[in-house]
Amino acid sequence: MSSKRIYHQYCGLAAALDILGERWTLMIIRELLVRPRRYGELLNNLPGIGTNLLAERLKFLVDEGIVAQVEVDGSRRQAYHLTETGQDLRPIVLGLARWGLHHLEDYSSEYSVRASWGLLAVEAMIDQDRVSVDEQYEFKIDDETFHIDVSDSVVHVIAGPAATPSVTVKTDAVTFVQIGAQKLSPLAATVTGKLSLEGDANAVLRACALLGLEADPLAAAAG
Amino acid sequence: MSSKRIYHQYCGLAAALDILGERWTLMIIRELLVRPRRYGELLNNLPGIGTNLLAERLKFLVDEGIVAQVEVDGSRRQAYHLTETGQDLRPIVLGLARWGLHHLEDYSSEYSVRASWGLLAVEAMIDQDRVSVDEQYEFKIDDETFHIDVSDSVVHVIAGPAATPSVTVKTDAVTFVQIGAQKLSPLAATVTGKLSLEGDANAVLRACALLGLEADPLAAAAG
DNA sequence: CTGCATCCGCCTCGATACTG
DNA sequence: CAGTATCGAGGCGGATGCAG
Repeated sequence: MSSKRIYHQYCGLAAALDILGERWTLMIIRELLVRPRRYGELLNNLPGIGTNLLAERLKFLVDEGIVAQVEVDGSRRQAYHLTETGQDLRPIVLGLARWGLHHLEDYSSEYSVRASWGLLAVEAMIDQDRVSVDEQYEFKIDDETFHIDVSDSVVHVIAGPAATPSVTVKTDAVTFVQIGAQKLSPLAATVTGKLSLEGDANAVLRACALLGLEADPLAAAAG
Repeated sequence: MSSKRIYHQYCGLAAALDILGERWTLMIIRELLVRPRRYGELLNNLPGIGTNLLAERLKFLVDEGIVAQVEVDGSRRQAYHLTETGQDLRPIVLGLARWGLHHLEDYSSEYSVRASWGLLAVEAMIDQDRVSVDEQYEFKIDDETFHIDVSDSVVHVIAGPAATPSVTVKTDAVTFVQIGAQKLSPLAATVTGKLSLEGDANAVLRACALLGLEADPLAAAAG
């Protein structure tokens, strides 16, 4: 009956995978790391998942104390969000995403892409050891706007526009992920008109360095 | 046909899970993070895996460049070991193991345990920000011996005995994991004879602090 | 005996239909 | 919009077979 498939090993990794290891589970958590989501949003951002599976996974994650439901501002609509325990998974999911970026194949139309994944891609790419001056870099990826804030040598990725951005990056989601996966250089994307960079040239170089990208001088000059 | 179940998303996490997300895959990698393993060792340390699945997973991981086969010293016996790309997964697997340790249930006999998992548990528990003096702590868990080496404020976990250990810990695998999961305090394990601590009392306290354990004065006094 | 391959029953998964 | 119910397809687990 309720014989869920678990590993039966007294080991931290086995315990983690007993909770997170099934198909779609970490993808759901990825979605909730960006922001709280409604059921329909999750369905839309996870093409291929069965509606029953999504409901079952959410119920399980709520039982495990990783996800909770909240009322959305007065209406009776509900949304799912990560508890503190769930937020603890952020560095793990970002680590997996960074590792996986290097294994992405060339883009083809059979892939689906969402702009909001760019936010997590940026977080995954950031090299905390390469912080230089305090400033902000704004990203407009399709309809999503967010920014990197460097203050007192601490880096944060924050939803919404920046107050005083040194650089503003504008592109589409596919181009952005291709750059993150090193399939496309910022220079190549700029000259083909897929990417626009506005702001101080040196700030562009610092942003590239922070994200581990080729600090291409020509890409900066194009801004 | 060869329609492997993948996510079809242009995203780093999806790419990572397309490779690592299937059942048993990360458990195999955990085994290879401890040391290179022969096929039979893997079968023995992964109770419940089908022999066909293990063979299939290994073949896939070799194709992906994460695992490679090596000749074991002259004999024609082969062993599997992680490539550099595979070793890059160490912080991720350790992060999952650390997260999962907090979700372990009480031990029961239906769990299997292996002493070698203690080595990874130690690595997962280490808090790099709590390094104090340079010294070595030796662990003898069942038939496995390894040690933590702190040199110039850098921590390494190394197989085999320590040259000059400040502390020697001796216990069984179940007790060790229970302590790591905070189900059992070092003190309680010591007074019941499950754990023996030899060495300088203050070094024991430093070792506990490094591993994020209650620095229990009585446990140190019992050494 | 080790290192796999083959076969088969079962359970998870994915798609569609259906309900409040 | 937010799920629940149902059912075919395929991944998984265990037993068995077989070659070096």
